[in-house]
Amino acid sequence: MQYWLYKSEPNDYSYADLERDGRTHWDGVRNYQARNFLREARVGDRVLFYHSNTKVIGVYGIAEVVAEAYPDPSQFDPHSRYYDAKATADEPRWSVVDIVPVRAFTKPVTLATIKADEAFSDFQLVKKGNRLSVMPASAGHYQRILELSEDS
DNA sequence: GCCAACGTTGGC
DNA sequence: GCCAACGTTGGC
Repeated sequence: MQYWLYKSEPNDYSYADLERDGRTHWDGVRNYQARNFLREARVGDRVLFYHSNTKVIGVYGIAEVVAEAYPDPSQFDPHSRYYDAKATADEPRWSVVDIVPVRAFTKPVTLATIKADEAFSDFQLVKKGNRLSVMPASAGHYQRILELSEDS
């Protein structure tokens, strides 16, 4: 099993939205490196669901991959904010995966907590200048996030 | 192929 | 709201 961290601005799509929907396709990724990570996801992989650009930044819950990469429908939709005129059905540029909620944290594991914990010193999330919206996490990172989510 | 200009991300 | 970091675009 692999582990990932997916970023979302909660104004756009929050963990609560995922729980409400029950399932979603992770669309709108428009960065090649992030897309390539999406394509590596396999059914059963676990996802740390991260809220960025908000008051309390951090991991709000766990999700699970239930469908592997397929073409992002929004790239073909001229009315979508994610429309890409250079993408065609024959040669799609962008991918989505489907995820479902697993567990919401009662309290988020904040970015400040993550930065202060040595277990994450090699985590891409805390590297300087990191802007990736989809990135791999190690099993150790994942376990440590779960532990921290249980502290109250 | 280089690189300046520009747009976006995302923490603070 | 600011701004550093960084990816993309497009002229040459």
